[in-house]
Parts: sequence; structure tokens; C-alpha cells
Amino acid sequence: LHGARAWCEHVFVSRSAPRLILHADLDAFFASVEQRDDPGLRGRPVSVGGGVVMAASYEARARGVRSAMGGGRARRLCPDLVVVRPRFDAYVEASRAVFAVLDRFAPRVERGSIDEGFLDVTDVVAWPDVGAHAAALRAAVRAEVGLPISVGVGPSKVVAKVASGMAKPDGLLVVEPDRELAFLHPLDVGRIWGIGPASAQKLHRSGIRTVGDAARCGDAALVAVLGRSAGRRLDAIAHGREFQRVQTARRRRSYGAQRALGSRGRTLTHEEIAGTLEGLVDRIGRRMTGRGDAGRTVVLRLRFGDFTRATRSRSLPRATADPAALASVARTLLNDARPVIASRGLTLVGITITGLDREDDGQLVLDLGLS
DNA sequence: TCTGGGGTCCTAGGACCC
DNA sequence: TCTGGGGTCCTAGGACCC
Repeated sequence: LHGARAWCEHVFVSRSAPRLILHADLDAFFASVEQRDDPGLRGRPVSVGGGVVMAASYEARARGVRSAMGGGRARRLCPDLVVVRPRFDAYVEASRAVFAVLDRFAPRVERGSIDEGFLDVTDVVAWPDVGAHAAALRAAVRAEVGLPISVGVGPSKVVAKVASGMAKPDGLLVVEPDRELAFLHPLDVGRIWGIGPASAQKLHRSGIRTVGDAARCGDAALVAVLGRSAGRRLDAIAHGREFQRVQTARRRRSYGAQRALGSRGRTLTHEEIAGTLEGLVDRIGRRMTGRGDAGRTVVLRLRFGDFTRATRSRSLPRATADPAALASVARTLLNDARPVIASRGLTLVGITITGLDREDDGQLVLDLGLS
């Protein structure tokens, strides 16, 4: 109980008060690494990945090329586009080097993804100095790793994140504590981290276009449109009351592998699909074993020609990382899915392992019963 | 714009248990 | 006989992020 109480206090204190947060986000990360390592690519429109654009340099973006865009369209928009093959090892190494720098600038750093991090500097930087601190961070990353990085500063992770996006490329934007709502309210709701195209559209249809609209319409209306969790979160953001902690050590919750089959996936036989699945399960098994993890739930993911999806899952009595055991479950799931596959034209198969086996996995629920 | 590979979190219903 | 209040676990689908 003592531990639980200390934990609750920690969570509530750090969640209920403004902090001083930096969001540091590398610009066009994969493409910037390529331009750094090959001077011949500098100043030219670069796409990492040819089938699908995984990252586009700013020169390419100026021509309309965007990440996640099909390669054909990218080349039509930008005929002199230089397409390079991704080098994931180089990106992982560059990311490690960048976080080594970030760790020097804050006692608490959250790895948001391979190319972005949140820094809580509340306890180490006085408010008026935060701009200089952020500028020094950007200079250090540039000097030591050779990559451009943009930084947003604000009283919460969401504000810092939106600010870094507006600072790009290679910029810095500081949102002063009392300017937070003035900064957020004019923005379209879709600019908020966590409000994607589907939610933005629902809000727009209800007449809620900006964050300011969301603030005025009230918590109940937002919950009605977005559901309990997302609705309350947007309400809190719109009133400047959302203060998620910077989480330094987040544990992985799943392992997955998938393979796009293209249109030829529609003609693959059951046995060929099973063979592909076996390869994916093998890959996952190796990764899990390498990290000493095991999982109890196997999820088969399918995507079809019309981009609809389906999942089939099964939980085992005990966690395993054994590819043979996982493969046999994957096979029965594939059998379950046979009718769906036959009726819809398969274009992607994937396997995810969840229910990771960890002794310290658990949750504490505090029931408040507020009126 | 016609789409890769890796993740996280939320919602909801059903079966079961005391 | 019907029911309150408290739980667990599983499955499936969806939205979102980089």
C-alpha cells in the first residue's frame, strides 16, 4: 500500500500540473541520414524507398512528394527524384547517437519513436532560459551527429509536439506558458496529436473545426463524438489541462511482422500463404528469443484488395517464443480465416504476438466516484 | 494518393466466477 | 427465483502514429 500510495502521488502530481517540455523531432530523418552520408545527395530531391516513399527530403517535399506515397506517383511529380534503398542499421545508429545527446539535456527523456523524443526539463531549467537550452540542444545534435532537428517547447507534451511540427524544418518554436490556449485554439482539431483523419472528419461533421470550437462545446459533446477516452482527452487539451507524463522507460507490448503481397496475393494458394506466414513467425521468434521475451496470444492480420482488414486470434495456455509452436497456431488461425480470404482477395498477411510474459505486468485502478 | 513495415491504445460483447 | 456488486479472460475491430 505504501508503494501504491507513492506511485499515485507521483502520477497525480506529474499529471495535474504544467511542466516544461521539449519535443525534439529529426527532420526528414531517413532522408537526412542519406544526405549526410552521401554528399552527392545534398541539395537534391531524395526518397528513401522506391515502392512506397518512407521518407522524402525537403527538396522532394517542395515538389509534392510525401511519405507513404506510392513510388509511381512520386516519380511523376518529381522526375529527377533520387531513390535510395533504406539502410535501417544506419538509422538505428543515428537515432542512438541523437538520444545520447538528448539525455545530456534533460534528466527525463522519453523515446517517442526512432526520430523523436520528449524531454522534461521542469526541474533543471528556469523558464526564461528554456529557449537557449533548446537552441543549444539543436546545435549539439547538428555538431555531433550531423543532422537537422526541430524543437518545440510548451507546458505539455501535446503542445510541444504541435510546436515542433510548426517549427519545421530545422527550427525552434517556444510556446509561452500563458499563451498556450491562444496558440492551440485557432488550430484545426486534426492538428492535435492523436486526432487522425477519421476523428477529424467526425468532429468537422459535428461543426467542431478548431480546438477553440472543441473547448466551447464541452466534454459531453466530445465524448459523444469520439468516445470516452479520446473525447475527454481532447476536452482536457482544449482547456490546457492535459499533462501526460514523460515516460522514460516504456515496455514493449507486442512483436509483429507482416508482408504485403500486392495484387498477386489474390491468387496465392492456401499452402503458399501458410509458407509466407511461417517465414514471418520465424522472424518474430528470433527477435523475441534475442530479447528473452515470450508471448501468449497470436494474432493473424489480414488485409484485402478493398483495404478492409480482419484479424483472428488465439491465446495459448502459456507464453512461448518457439517458432514451431507459434507456426502451428498461425496455421489454425489461417484455416479459421479461409472463408474470409476466399471472398475478399488477400493483399497482406501479418502476425502479431501479444500477451508478453512479464512478472511486473499489472495495473492499479483507482476508483474515484466523482459526481 | 491506391498504399510498406513496425508499433500503441481503446471499445465492446461474451463467457465465466464469487 | 431474481438479483447486486465485484471481478477475470478472450476475441474482434478500429483509429492512430512514425
